[in-house]
Amino acid sequence: MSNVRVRFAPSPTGFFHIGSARTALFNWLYARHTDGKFVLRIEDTDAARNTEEALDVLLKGMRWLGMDWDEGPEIGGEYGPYFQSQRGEIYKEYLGKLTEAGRTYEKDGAIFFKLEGERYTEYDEYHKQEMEKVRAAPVEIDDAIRGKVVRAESRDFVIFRADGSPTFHFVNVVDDITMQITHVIRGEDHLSNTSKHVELFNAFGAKPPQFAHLPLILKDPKMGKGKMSKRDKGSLIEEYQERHFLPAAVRNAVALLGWNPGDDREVMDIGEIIEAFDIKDIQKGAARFDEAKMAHINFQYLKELPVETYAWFARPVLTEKGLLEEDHCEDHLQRVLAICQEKITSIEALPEFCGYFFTDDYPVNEKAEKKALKKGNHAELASQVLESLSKVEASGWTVDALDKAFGELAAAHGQEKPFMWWPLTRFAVSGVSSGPDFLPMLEVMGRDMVLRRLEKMAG
RNA sequence: GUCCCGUUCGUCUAGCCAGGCCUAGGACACCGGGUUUUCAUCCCGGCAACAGGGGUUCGAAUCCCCUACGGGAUGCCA
Repeated sequence: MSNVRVRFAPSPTGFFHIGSARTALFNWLYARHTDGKFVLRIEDTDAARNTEEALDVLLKGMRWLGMDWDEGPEIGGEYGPYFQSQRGEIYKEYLGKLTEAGRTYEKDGAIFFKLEGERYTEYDEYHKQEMEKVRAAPVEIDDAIRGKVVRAESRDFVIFRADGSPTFHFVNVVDDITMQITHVIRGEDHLSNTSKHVELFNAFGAKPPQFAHLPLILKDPKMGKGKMSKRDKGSLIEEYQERHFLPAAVRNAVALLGWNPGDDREVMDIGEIIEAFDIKDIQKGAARFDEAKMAHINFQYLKELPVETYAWFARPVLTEKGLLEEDHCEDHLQRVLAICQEKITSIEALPEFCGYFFTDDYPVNEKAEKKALKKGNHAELASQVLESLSKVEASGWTVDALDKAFGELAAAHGQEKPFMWWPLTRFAVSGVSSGPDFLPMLEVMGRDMVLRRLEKMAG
C-alpha cells in the first residue's frame, strides 16, 4: 500500500453531474492505481439544499459506476466524521490556531483571514469601489497537470461568515489537512482559488498537497457558452442510468474525458484503465462531451456481453414496457436476444427492435409496409409462403428446414432464389423491414407465431 | 478592469516536456462503396486540423515573444 490519500468532496445537490463523476473517477483511479486510499467527504454545509435524497443520488451514482470508497459515508474511517456538517468542533479548533498566530480579524461580524504584506488602497474595477489590498508574496503552485503556476492573493478573505459558519476555502483546507490528503485532484475552476488554499496551508504550518487541476468540460457551443451544467442534455449520470447504458461503458467513456492511455486503446476493461491511469497523461485543454462517442463505447460493451448477462440487463427494460411477463421463459428470451444483440446499439432501443417476438400487439411501420408491398400482391405472396411453410413440422422448425422450404417455394415458381418472398414475409411477421437475420428470426419466433401472422396477411 | 489557465480534423485526441522518424496518426460523427438481396451490425474507402503573426534554428505542431479567441477566478456559493 502507498501513502497516497485522495478525496472526492461533492456537495449533494440532487444531481450527479458528469463533470463531478469524472473528478470522482480520476481520484478513484489514482487511488487504485497507486494502491492508496480513496476518501469520500460530503460537503453538506449548505443545509437548505442538502437532503437525504440528494445524498442518495450521489451514493447510488458512485456505486453504479463501481467507485467504492475506502473511507466515508456508511463505512466511516479513522479520519471522520466525513460530513462537513459534523465537523464543527474541528473547524473551531483550527480557527483557534489561526487566531493564535495572529492571522485573523473580525469585520462586520465575519472572520477574515489576514494576508501578510504591505497594505494599500486601490480602486477596484470589478467591485467599482476603493478597496484595501495587500501585496502578498506570490504563491507558487506545482500543479501536476499545469506545471508551475504562480499567483498572488491581494485581498483578505472570509473564513467564517457572520452567521458563524465556516466557508468553503477554510473547511476544504482544514479537512485536507486533518484527513491527511496527499493529492488534490479537482476541476480547473479551483485553480485560481488554490493560492488562497496554499496561503491557508502555510498559515497552519502544513505542507500543501500535490495539486492536479482537471480541464473543464464545456457545453456544446450550439447550446451556449461556458462549462457544461446540469441543465445540458447528457450531462447527468442519472440520465445514462435511466437509459440503460452499461455502467462500465459510461465509466470507460468518462475516463476518456481528458485522459487517454497514450496509445490508441479506447475500449478498456477497468483493470486496464487502472493500470494505465496516470495524472501526467491528463489533458490540459477543456473538452466537449460527445454523447455519440459514449453511445459507441456502450455498444462495444454490449456486443461483448455474454447473452445471459445481456438478458439480465434487457429483461427489466422489456418488462417495464409491458412486452414481457415477469415469469417469461428465460431460455426463449435469451434465444431472441442472441440474434438481436449484435445488431442493436443500445438496450434502450431494444423494446422497439424485438417487441414483436413477445406480443401480437406490435406497431406497423408504414415505410416498411410500402416497401414490402412493392414486391407484388401481398395477400397472394403471403399465402404462397404460408402454404410452403406450413409443410414444415413444428418439431423440425429450424433454419435449415425453413431454408429448404423457401428453396422449394422458389423452384415451384421457376425462381432460382426465394428472395422475392423475404421482405414480404419479414414485414408480415414483424411489421418492420429490418431486424435480426431473416431465417434465424423465423426459427426463434416459432411455427405458430409465423403461420398465424402469415395467415392474417394472406387474408 | 486585474490575475490565472488553455487553443492540433465538425468532435474526442496522439505527437509537444527531450525540435528532424509528421506528405500530422487513431477514434466518433459524416459521406461514398461493399457484404448481408432485411438491417441499425460488419468490411473497405473518403472528407478533414497544427488559431494568427513574429522570432530562434540547417530544420518548429514541438522552443521563445506578441496578438486573437475560449475558459476560469475576482462571493459572508461550493
